Amino acid sequence: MSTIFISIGYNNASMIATLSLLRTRFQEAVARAHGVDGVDVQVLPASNPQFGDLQVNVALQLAKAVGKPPRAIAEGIVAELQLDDFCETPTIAGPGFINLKLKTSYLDATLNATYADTRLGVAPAAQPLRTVVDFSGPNIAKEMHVGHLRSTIIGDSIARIYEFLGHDVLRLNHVGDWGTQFGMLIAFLRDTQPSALTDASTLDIGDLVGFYKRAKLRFDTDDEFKERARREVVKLQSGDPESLFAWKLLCDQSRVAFEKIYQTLDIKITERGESFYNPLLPAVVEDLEAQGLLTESDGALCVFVDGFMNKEGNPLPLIIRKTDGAYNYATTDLAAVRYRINEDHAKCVVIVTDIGQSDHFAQVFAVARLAGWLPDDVRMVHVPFGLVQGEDGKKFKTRSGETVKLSDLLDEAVVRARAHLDERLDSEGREETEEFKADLADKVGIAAVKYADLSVNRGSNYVFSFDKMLALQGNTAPYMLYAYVRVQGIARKGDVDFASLAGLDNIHIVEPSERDLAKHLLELDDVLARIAEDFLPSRLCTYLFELSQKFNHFYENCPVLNAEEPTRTSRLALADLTARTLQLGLSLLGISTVDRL
RNA sequence: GCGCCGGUAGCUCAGUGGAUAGAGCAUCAGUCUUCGGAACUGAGGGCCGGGGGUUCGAAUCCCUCCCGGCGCACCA
Repeated sequence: MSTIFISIGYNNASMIATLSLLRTRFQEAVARAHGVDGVDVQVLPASNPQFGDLQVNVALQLAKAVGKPPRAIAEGIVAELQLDDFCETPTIAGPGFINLKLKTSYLDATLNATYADTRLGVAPAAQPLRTVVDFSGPNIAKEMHVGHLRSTIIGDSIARIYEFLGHDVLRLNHVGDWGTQFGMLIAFLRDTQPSALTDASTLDIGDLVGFYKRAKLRFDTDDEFKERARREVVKLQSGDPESLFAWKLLCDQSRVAFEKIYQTLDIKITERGESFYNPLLPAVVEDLEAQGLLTESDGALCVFVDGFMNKEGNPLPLIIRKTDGAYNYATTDLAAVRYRINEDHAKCVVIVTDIGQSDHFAQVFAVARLAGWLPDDVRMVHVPFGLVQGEDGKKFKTRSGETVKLSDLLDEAVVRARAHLDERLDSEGREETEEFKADLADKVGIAAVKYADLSVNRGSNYVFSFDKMLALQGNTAPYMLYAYVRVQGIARKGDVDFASLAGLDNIHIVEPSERDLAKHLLELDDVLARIAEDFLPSRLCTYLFELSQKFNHFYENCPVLNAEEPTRTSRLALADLTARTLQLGLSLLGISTVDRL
């Protein structure tokens, strides 16, 4: 029992461990008191601080099975409970709730263990999983827009969280670098700049997006051109060297623009586009054929899976090979499923795309399962996010010209952050160097955009608004950065070196606002564990926002530098632990902290 | 028509079958001799889309209807 006070790795420095221990103790008590084994005991945070820290409702759940009034059941359980080592005496309230209050000594011990831990109490995964995170996925010769921001930011955050949890993560950029549009682009390149096909240095297509639009216009209005574009696709897919050369030119050109965005957003990702799977497509078809899963329908090779219907109510096929003999993205996605499992040895594959592709991936996964390519021990998940909508509630149209370019959005964010900063410095009469201001505006602007995107539940649709996305007050990145800066300000003002506080078991909780902050600090591992299950980084945003609120409450109510010892040192450590938690949490969202604002 | 998402405060959104449904923004009223005011405190504002059901208990689960978005055969 006493081991609970001793810091031994990750066994006790976390909320997960506390809850797990409580569940076990309750199960034992229920078994002793009422002879019921293996009850699933839900230990929940108290709905109101007046009820303590945690509540257990198992007595209400057992009423029918045991055949006694809930309060009597609760009394029986409490009489058998052994919680003296970390809880005050449990109380029974209302119809039969058992309310728990953690002992301050337990909170202190757990906090000090967390403070001494570079991982802040978050245990690395017992079984590291080889994990593929497929995100971002821009299209060659098209501009990245706000939809790509969602995939990029959400995917990056998921990858960061999995990496921190100790998993072996492969970040893949499934770039749209293959398909029918390349016939059009290559044909247009031949027409307008033939010299570039033999000498890449003569290439001049200005902005690639304009090039794409001119090619598309020609494609739509010139039948002869259209026919040549079709032939280019065939040549490209069959590996014609000149076509491949032209294709590579276009990809290289696009990559420059993508790289710039990734650098701005601090995204690390390995490009493995659709073209990568091209050589693997025939084998996909052959294997499906060998299993007798292919059906010819209107000249196309299809797989039919139960549960998928078209608008006439007829079975909806997954088209593996088109009537003209070409493959499509379903084939590519099946090849990707196989490759990631067989060659990358992934046990977990996370694909982050817009919600409009949910049916497609459900069908692809179903076919993969049917073909025996997707074993039960591999977790294959589509992580969808809501559509970006215009003010009218309709989907943003890529071709309509109304799309906000991602690069413009990021620029605008930095400009706004700078304007806000200048205004504030002016009102405070502060003088700062241009370097400081420019650097800060960059960081705050990008942080604001990322946070705005990550903080809403990814499933929700998303009405695009510069004002909302670039807001700097309320539940925004600057709010959390400010809480972090306040801690650093304390250190500067008091000339305190936080590193000197390490390993001294300094933290002793006294005030209610300290207690409230402390409990929240211990919940980090529980939050991350849940995100690892449901892939909702917005949970981490909520956690960090609440942490900042609780810290500000503490800051308002508890003087730090002016407090007497040992309270002063205890509060310094608590503030530092808050800052470290904010820093870690924000880093998992891809946001870096600053020491001054 | 079928399928998938969604409907919670004026707006944007949280909410794990539990006690009195919460934040932010906006509005109004306060807090500056105290560690940095991008802060803090308080107020108003809700038939949780409607109706049934399951349950000791439902915003949460089931059924049904209404509204919105998206998808539904060779684009990705």
